[in-house]
Amino acid sequence: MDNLNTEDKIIQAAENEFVEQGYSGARMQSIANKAGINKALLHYYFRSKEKLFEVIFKTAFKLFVPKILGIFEREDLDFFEKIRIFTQEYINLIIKNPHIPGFILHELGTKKSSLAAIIMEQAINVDPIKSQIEKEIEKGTIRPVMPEQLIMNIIALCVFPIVAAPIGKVVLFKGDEKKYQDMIQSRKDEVADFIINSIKL
Amino acid sequence: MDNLNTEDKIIQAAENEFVEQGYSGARMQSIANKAGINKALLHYYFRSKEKLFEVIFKTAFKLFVPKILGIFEREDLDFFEKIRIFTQEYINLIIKNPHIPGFILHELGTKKSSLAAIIMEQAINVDPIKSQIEKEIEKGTIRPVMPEQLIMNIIALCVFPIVAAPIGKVVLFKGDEKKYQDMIQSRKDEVADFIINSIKL
DNA sequence: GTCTATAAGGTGATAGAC
DNA sequence: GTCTATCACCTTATAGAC
Repeated sequence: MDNLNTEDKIIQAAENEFVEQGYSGARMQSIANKAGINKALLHYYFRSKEKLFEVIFKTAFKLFVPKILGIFEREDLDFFEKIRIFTQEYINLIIKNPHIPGFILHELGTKKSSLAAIIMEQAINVDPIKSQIEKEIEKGTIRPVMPEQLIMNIIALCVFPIVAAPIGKVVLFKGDEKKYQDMIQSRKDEVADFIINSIKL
Repeated sequence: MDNLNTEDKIIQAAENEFVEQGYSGARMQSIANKAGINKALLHYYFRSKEKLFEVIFKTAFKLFVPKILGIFEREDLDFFEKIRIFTQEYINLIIKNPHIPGFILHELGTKKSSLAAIIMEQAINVDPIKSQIEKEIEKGTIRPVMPEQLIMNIIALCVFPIVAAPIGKVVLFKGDEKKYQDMIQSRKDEVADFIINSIKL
């Protein structure tokens, strides 16, 4: 953290602050403190809070979304293996960055106008996955299901438990942090089992 | 909206503002404008922004969480019927209040300390549902599954697609609002199908 | 590049008249 | 109960020295 140049120190500090507090809760003073510099320098590197935020948001968004694509293109795996590997790797990614998904969803809900461009820019194309699902249905390996519904189900089962951790912890385990973490860990297998059991013929 | 007394006008305006902007993004001036009154009156009715927020948050939280309990206590329904009715009613509730879940999750993530008390206070007890799941496993009507995982899966499939609407819309339907709404509507059946197909023996 | 100092405007909250 | 006026503080952003 100390052996970074100033720009990287700012970015790291800003990511931390924005993700924890949200855009409107974040404070330039707090970012400066975390980076070990002063406010003026923030504006020297990134002209405004808004600009700095866009850099952070874009990075966070890139990290999370296009990860979907790679695995489903592989031809050495059958459809069920793809689902299993995808859910495992995606849950691992979320565990490593547990506050990013909630951050993205919240900012997209409130500041949506200015962020729409960034989403479009990333241009995730799920058509290959859709047609792959349709092919499996034709082959009779899975039951008929709307591709969009299946994709949504997969993502929901991976992401939601982490976003809802503060409440899930209390409701399901009476606040026991360790039990909740164990539960999240075992979801790496559970989610794939749940999905495959549901669609396999 | 106009035939309400002042206190109710404030509450309605405040819910709108807090849910849309989050706590730190919400402005007392904006709430006053929406309610058609001035700032001073806000403080006359609710001493501070914090107090007003707690009222709104508690109401939102109450609306969403304990809804789980009722249906699973009914003895005239088998387990699969309970799941079907629960998912349908819960998704209906979310469709009617689409911004509440994201609001709760975000505030719980950032302001967690002061809100923990409110969650505890509501004291949702899922033990009856857990033991019901275990009983079904013993009876052999569903495959073995960790009750907490199943409960989490059910909630995730209901809630996530609405919280993630801004991004799901773009990624799954290239921004087509109507197609996304249709997809959400059809989830009232889809989610129950998906779950029951996964666990039924 | 990095700092201190300060501007310019916003924000929650209160005082006091009616 | 409801208003106007105002306080005290905070926040982003910039000016200017080094």
